[in-house]
Formats: sequence, structure tokens, C-alpha cells
Amino acid sequence: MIFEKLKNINDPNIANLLSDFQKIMKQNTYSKKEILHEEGAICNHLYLIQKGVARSFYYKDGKDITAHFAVENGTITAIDSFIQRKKSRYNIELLEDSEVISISHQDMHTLLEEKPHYEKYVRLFLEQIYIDLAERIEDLLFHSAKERYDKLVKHTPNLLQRVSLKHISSYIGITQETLSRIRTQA
Amino acid sequence: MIFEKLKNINDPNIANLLSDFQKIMKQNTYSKKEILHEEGAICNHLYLIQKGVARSFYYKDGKDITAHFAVENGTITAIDSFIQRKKSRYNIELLEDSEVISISHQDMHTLLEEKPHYEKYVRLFLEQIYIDLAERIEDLLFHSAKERYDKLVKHTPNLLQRVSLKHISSYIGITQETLSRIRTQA
DNA sequence: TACCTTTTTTGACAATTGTCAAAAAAATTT
DNA sequence: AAATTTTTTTGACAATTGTCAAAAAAGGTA
Repeated sequence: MIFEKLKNINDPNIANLLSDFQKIMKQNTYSKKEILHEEGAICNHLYLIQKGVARSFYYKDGKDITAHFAVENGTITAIDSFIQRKKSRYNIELLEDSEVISISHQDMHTLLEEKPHYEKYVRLFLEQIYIDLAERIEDLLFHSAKERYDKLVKHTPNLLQRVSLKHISSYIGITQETLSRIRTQA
Repeated sequence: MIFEKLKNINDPNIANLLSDFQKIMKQNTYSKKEILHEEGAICNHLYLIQKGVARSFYYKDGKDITAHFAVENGTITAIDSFIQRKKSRYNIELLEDSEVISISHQDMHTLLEEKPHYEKYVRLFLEQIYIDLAERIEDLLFHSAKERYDKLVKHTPNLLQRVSLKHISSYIGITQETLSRIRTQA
């Protein structure tokens, strides 16, 4: 299942959906450090990571802050820009040599116009990522830095091995130094 | 426009949507402190506040934490439970005597099955609340307690006058005492 | 291997926010 | 209006996290 977020859906039509979406998917390979999207531009693509790791990030007071990671089967985009069609504050870069599928906003829009019965799946996709985001808020509000780190270790241990700690630390909302201290005293 | 989140949509069909949704809406009046939804139950309704204020909240280490406020024209539900059909950690209560419209999950599901072209609007609604949530994450991560409070004062000053500071403080992720100190030294 | 760059850790200290207890102020009820 | 309850503020102190600077470790390259 290309769209990991829809993997639990039991629906005979899903095969058609996949085949139609496949028509608007374009695959590319990128090398480490390549940029998929740069801040200031409107983000016109939804990216599916087939192989590799990507992160979205932005600058706050000159500091580089990671907003989201995507590994194999994950999706990434500058979601506010993609949805609202406005300039993005986010950048998206690859952290490993990667294979990435991209779907253009225009193609997706056209597909949804032509086959509005696919709206349902976009809705389901949004529901899933909404839940993910809501959990992240709870996490930030009500767990300590250490708890957030432990959760990450437990939930996505492989990410820790593939991504530098400075990105991890900003992702969980703390400084690199604090994360380092958390790790040693654990 | 009943659905504030869809107010910017320019679409001739929106009138039909409204009329169909109106058929599944039920209006009730509630008095202050009444509970719309209690934790442990699956949340079966989406609530639209016509008049009054509601908040969703839950308990973390015995402390009452506000997750969301809804004033006139706003929507509120235990969104994770409503979407995933699982038990909710949230409660929803009214903070003033209120008039509330409720839409049952079942009725909405049925309506979407019958008229799948309405899926698009649900998708647009979800996009909007996703953006709101994403902004909230940025706010929590990258603004100080004082900045978060000032933003609230600027953005929703009337809320401050209608809701007690203990709810405001937990909403912006700080203690009541810290909020009190922020307010005096401002 | 040696060199250079990037990442991670450590130290010292400062700033922010939390905790607990109590007082003051405001709102609600009798 | 008085009494009661709830909300807000204040004080003293502790805990957490951040900042800045530097050292150590790890990774990549010539």
C-alpha cells in the first residue's frame, strides 16, 4: 500500500484508486542533502518516500527546526502551503539518498474533479494525519523532554539511527545539549 | 454560514449542502456546566456552538487540561474518538448557558454514503482544522508562554473575558500561577 | 593515515517555569 | 449583606531547560 495512512481501509475500490493515483505519480531519485521544496515558494507536491528519509524544517530565530520526518512509506509536504496555496515557511530536504514519488497538487485536483468519489480517501487520509498531529500536541504539552525522547526511541527506534540528534532535538522541542544530557543520564 | 470553517468557499452547491446538513442537525439548549461528552465513551456527535462557550478537556496527573475552546459558530467534538470510533480521553463541557447544534456521526456517515459529493466539504473542513492544529503546534514549540498569551489576547480577546484563567493557562500549556505572573508584569 | 568537517558531549551559569502554601479578590449563594 | 465558594495573585524555593563556549568523538575526504 503506497499510502500508509490508508492501509487499514477495507474497500474493493481501493485498487482503482491506486491505479488512478499511480498515473499521476512521478518517481525520482535524489541524493542526500537535495532539497525537495524551499521556503518562500508555494508547495505544489505531495511526496511519498519509497526509500530514504526526508525532513521538513524551518528557521526560528535563525535556528533550524525540524517539523516532520518521513521514512519509507511515509508522506511529506509543506502541508499548510499545499492546502492553502500560499507561500511556505518550510523547507523539505533529503537526509539520505532516496527514491521519492511526487504527486502534483494540480494533478490531484484534476483527478478529484474528474472522480469526486476519491474525495473520501483524501478525507480519510486527512483524518489520519489530523490524529497524528493531535497526538503530537498532547505529547508536547504533557510529556517532559525525557518522556518525549523515550517515546521516540520506543516508537521509531530506526529513525534515531538514521537521523542526527540535532534534528531529533528540535523535532521534540528541546536543544541539542538538553537531548545529549537526557541520553547520557538515562 | 453554520460551518465557520467553510465560510470562504465559493460554490453554488453549498446551499444544497446546508439544507441537507440542516436535516440532520438537532438543536438543544444547555445550561452552564452541563456536559456534552464524557471521557471513556465514544464521541458520537459533532457540536456547533450557536450561542455560548464550550471547552474540551482531560485529566493529566489529576490536573484538568483544556484542549480546545469553541465560541459562537465554532465546532467542538472529541475529534480523535469521533474519527476513530474509539473511547475518548476528553470531556466536553459548557462554560455558559448555551445553544448547541449536534450532528450525529451515524447521520453524517449516512448522508455521506447517500451523497458522496459532500465528501469534498468534509475534506475542506478537515483541511481547515488541520491548519489550525499545525499552527497550534508551532505556537507551543516556538513561542514563550508570554508570547502565547499575548497572541490569545490579540486574536480572541473576548474569550479572555468569558473564560476563567485556569482554563486559559492549561490551554496554552502553563500553570495558572505562571499566567498570573505574566499578566501582572505585562 | 592524516586532515578537515560535522556531530555530540560537557561545563558553568542564567532564565524560565513549576510546585506548594497562603492570602487577596471576585463571584455566587443563602 | 453576610457567608461561602471559586478564582486570581503572591511568595519562597526547586526543578527544568536554555545559552554560550569549548572539548571530545565520529564521519568523510584527500
